[in-house]
Amino acid sequence: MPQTMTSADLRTHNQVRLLRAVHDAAVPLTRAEAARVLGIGRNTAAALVGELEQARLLHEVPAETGGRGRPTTLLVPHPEGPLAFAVDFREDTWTLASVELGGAITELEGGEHDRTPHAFTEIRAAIERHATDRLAVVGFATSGPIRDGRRLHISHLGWDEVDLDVLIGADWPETLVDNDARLAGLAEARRGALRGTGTAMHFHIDFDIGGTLLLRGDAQRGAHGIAGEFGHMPLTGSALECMCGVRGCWSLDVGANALVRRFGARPGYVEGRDFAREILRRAEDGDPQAAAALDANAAALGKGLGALANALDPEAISLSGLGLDLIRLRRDLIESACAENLMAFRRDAPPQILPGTMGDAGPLTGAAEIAWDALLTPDRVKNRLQGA
Amino acid sequence: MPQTMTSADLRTHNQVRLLRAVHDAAVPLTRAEAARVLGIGRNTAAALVGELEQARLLHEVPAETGGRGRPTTLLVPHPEGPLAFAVDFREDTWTLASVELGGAITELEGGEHDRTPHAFTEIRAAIERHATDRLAVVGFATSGPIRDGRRLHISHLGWDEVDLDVLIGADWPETLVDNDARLAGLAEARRGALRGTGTAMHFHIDFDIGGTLLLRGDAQRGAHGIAGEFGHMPLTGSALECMCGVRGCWSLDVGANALVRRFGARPGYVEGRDFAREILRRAEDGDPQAAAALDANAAALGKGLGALANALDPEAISLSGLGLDLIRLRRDLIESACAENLMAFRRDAPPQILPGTMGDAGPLTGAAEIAWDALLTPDRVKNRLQGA
DNA sequence: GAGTTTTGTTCTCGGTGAGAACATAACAGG
DNA sequence: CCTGTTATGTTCTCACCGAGAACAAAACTC
Repeated sequence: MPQTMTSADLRTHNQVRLLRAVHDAAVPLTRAEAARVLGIGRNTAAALVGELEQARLLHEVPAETGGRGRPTTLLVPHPEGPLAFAVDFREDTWTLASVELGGAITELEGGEHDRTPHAFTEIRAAIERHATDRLAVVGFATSGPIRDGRRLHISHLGWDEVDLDVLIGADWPETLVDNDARLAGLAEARRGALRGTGTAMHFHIDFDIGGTLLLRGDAQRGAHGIAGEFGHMPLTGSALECMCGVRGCWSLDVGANALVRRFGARPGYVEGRDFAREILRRAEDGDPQAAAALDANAAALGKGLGALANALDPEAISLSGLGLDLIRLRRDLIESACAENLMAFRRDAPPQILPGTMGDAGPLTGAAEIAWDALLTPDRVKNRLQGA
Repeated sequence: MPQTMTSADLRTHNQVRLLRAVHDAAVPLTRAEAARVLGIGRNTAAALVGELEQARLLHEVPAETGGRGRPTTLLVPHPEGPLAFAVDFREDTWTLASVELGGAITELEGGEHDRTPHAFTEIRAAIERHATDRLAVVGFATSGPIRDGRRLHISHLGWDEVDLDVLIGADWPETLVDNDARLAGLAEARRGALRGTGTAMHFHIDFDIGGTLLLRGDAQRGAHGIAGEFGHMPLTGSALECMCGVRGCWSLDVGANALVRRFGARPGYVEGRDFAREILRRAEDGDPQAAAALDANAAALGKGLGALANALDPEAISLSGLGLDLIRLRRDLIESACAENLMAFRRDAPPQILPGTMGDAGPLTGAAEIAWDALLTPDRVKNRLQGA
């Protein structure tokens, strides 16, 4: 049975709600606003905030006075409060950032890596360089799925079920790992195009398609943490065999590989990605062969989205990576292909197809979110309050 | 912001947890067990139960003494407590039942109907006949999707977006409606094969395939309440056009229609269903043509399940309707087709494919669950406590 | 029949948020 | 410049809640 509730837990519960409101707010909240939002009295709000200030979780600064009424204070992250670090580990680069309550990101360091697990040692060293006693949790975005929270698979790097318990050993700070596509979706749901949605989906289109189902702002992980491989459903009737071991995957018709294959080139790493960008450029310039490849790509994307909408009924779908280009260049085609594959009775309310607004920062932002999710729990907050 | 919490709400919160524990328990709980399960003291449990007894929500009866220790009491539904009615509205029959806290079902009445919306009037009359002041909420299972909680679409009956606000007017008791496939899945998750799962799926296979994604025992509804049309994803590469208006739906290869089509017959209502059963019988008797049709059906089922498992990573998948027969007759074929379409790296942990255990009672049981979900909310319970 | 075990009951206590009353600091208008 | 208005902060009382300890009660065991 979850969530035991004693009258003391109540305080913590409301303090977590308060911190969550501050963290999620688009603009800083005043203390009075926070009280209204939470539905608590001004007196209670004062007490809650007071304790949180003691615990160095919140800081009050005078709010510039806007209209009538006694001036109030703005609730901001405490200057000595806990920080989350976020890591975006890509196929050949990494980025380390520090993120405070509310989501403000400060990039700390980044670099290239040698595409071996040694990269984790480098990152660990970078974390060490920047860590202070304020560092509380690290969120880590990888470019491959993680099974059972432990086995990392990055096919483009040839990493086959690498053991994360080895790469991220006991000497690391507490670290939460998830894959980039899911975290990018989480970022859109929390701070981007999908903000406020109940049921939504996000897809990151690169060599293939990864994504996530987002319910009430939470990314779904599945039983083994490897939900989201939508690109490996046979949604477009391809007859090709996929690297994943299945025939006919959606990803064979959408993404960089699909664009490149159209030109008879063998889909490869890096060059493949650059070539795909080149094809998009040529299509923009009117090259008919490139345009045809782009059309096919967009149509296959829309077709798959329609199929998924039938099954999961999202109110909105956001895209990142090549998806941004596809929306920019072929929105109509995507939408018409989507509509064509929607069950007829739902065509008058198709899912919105939105460009993601997080840009390249999606995985990093999502990593920060899971780190802060871990900090904004009753247990953590209670411990921190007692420690003060 | 949800769930305001005052110290008075705390009492209600814990009482709801207590009622939920009683409702969800497989066997009746004693008061002492309930205290342990909820993590509260015996004194608190006594107080909570006492008030709930006053409110006629729980009743205490002496527990037969099992071992040492002072005898305790069993927590059972109050004999004058609220009841949920559950309706299973099928294509040509309906069933009305009464369901008490804990889920015990008493069938009240049933009958055939004329396949027009007039059926709702009949059902309304039956509810009227059996209603007492104990009736609190009606849960209603339909055989078609409901859009935006209001527009009911049952293609086999030719009902095209019938307005539920008209069929279930203000003179009805509070009524919650959802479709049968989703409710059958909910029933499996709460009281059947999927009990205790975190991520699971259920599919009901009849003429086509409807289903639901179940997360922590809750069925997902989507943005417009029409999630679950997994049968209308192009998972098996069919080239046929589907009644839904899309080409290539999974349902064209799995279910009664698919079986019948194999024999050159035109998929129709009733006869089609009977014919499908006949084909299964013949396949069991060794008819090679029937066996081939069954094989194709099972393989297509497995293929789709594999694709969905890639995307959603369920730990278990339960089936009802024809799915039960398919598991019984061709489990190996389903599982091998599923494995073949699982990404290679996840083949060592395929989703369990389970026969649903609710039998025909799935939709009715699920309807009872949504009705009781509505009753076991803080607001309801608080009102009831204050009323007493 | 005495000891053990489990649960029920009673009482006190610290903690929690609500609510009312009052204080305070800005602005607006004459 | 002064007064009234408005929104917020502050203080105090109060009802309520669950924890915990101490004790009572009812079964079983040996």
